Amino acid sequence: MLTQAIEDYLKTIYKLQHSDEHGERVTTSVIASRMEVAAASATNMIKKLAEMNLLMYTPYQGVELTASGEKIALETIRHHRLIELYLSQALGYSWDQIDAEADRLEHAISEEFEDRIDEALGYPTVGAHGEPIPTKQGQIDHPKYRRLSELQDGQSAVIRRVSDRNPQMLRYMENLQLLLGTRIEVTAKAPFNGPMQLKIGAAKEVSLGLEVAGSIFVEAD
Amino acid sequence: MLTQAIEDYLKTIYKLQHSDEHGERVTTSVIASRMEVAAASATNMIKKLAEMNLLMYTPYQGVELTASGEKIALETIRHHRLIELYLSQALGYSWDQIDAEADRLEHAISEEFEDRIDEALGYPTVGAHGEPIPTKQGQIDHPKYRRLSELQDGQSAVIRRVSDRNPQMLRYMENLQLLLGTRIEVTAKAPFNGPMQLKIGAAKEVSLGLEVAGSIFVEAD
DNA sequence: ATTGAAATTTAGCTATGACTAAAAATATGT
DNA sequence: ACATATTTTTAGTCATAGCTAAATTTCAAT
Repeated sequence: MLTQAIEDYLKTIYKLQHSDEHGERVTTSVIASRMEVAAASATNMIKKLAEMNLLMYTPYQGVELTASGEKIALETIRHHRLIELYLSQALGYSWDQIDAEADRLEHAISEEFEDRIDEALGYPTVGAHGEPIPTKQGQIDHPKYRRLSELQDGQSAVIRRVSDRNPQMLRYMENLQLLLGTRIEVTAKAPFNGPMQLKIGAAKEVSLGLEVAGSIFVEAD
Repeated sequence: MLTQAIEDYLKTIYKLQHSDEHGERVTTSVIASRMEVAAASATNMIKKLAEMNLLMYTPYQGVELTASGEKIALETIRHHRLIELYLSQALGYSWDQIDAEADRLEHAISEEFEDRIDEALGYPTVGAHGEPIPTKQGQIDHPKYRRLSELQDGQSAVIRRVSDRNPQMLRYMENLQLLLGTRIEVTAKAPFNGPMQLKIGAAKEVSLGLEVAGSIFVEAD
């Protein structure tokens, strides 16, 4: 049986495998820290998932999802992102609230529910924070956007995705109108990893710390 | 902590306490059969709930919810009925599908979600099958409707509630247009617990078995 | 009042998925 | 290369919530 815990682990491992941060190897400790469980708990679950042929496990080295593990991960991620988008579009949730709610709902909904909100949303391909939504068949592409923090003085770009890791940061970005599709222009960049000066949309000027700028992914001109 | 199992037991016990079928005493075996678990499992949970002061437990005699147990039961029921109504109104679910979906979702939603669908539905007081929806404060009234099966030849009435226990029966009723608010007239009643002849709405005539008629609650003229 | 049937509880087991502490393997710095 | 630090695994525990089988209590009928 697919328990909630199994789906959560697979989803987390999938995301770790496809994040650029970690150099290929997805280790026990990384999984444990993302799941907020003890390393020993992660080891136990990893052994169980390997037993179920949902991932390849080389003790002390790390894990890699099998095709069936990836399939389940993508279904879970699809649920999550459709629910997030539904919460924000149909029920008026703000950016910072949707992740936590979707984390619980993603395990509770049926295929029927998935199909109905997919239809209600007009078969979207991009989630509320700009993440790609896997298709029902498990297809997904990972567009390569640049971090806003990497842009140079004078460059302009459009916001395409934001990290959903920190709700407080999401609230901050929403307040500043740093939304998907918004055009921004770098008007100054302080040295020594200092803040960037930005023009948001038509007029607004703000100063943005690099931590926030690094959590915003853009398509540069 | 309030687990899903605890909420399910409390909800079931509340409904049993307020159903007219069982003469006051809510016993282990009735709870076990409704929950579809072994009697021993129910005993264990009952002891745990008594320990938590959510119900009064007299061994071998039965249980009765305390005020706090009833409060949790009503919150769970409120979630369930709001979700059911939302599924049918906003997402186009049919009568027979909503109960199973709501059974899972009711434990996963937040207060925020509850409030937002409540608002989207216009603060309804009656659920998709005609059941009263408890208020956020836990108020609920139990209107006394008669069973359609009790009506006599020639009587007419309006459907106010249907039992949601059997999805196949719900599908059957939906097909016959035996919906909430529909006016019906008993045009004949066969003897020896035979079927009733009904006029549904303006024209349609059907013959209805007593099991179905006993699952439909009406307000007679 | 007693006996047999039915309901209920107790006792003990299982699986899931956490945890801590200790042991073992791997990585790192000199 | 080797000692130490870090990571990972193993071993053993706990809580939840189910189960079966056996013991006990209650109920019903004579």
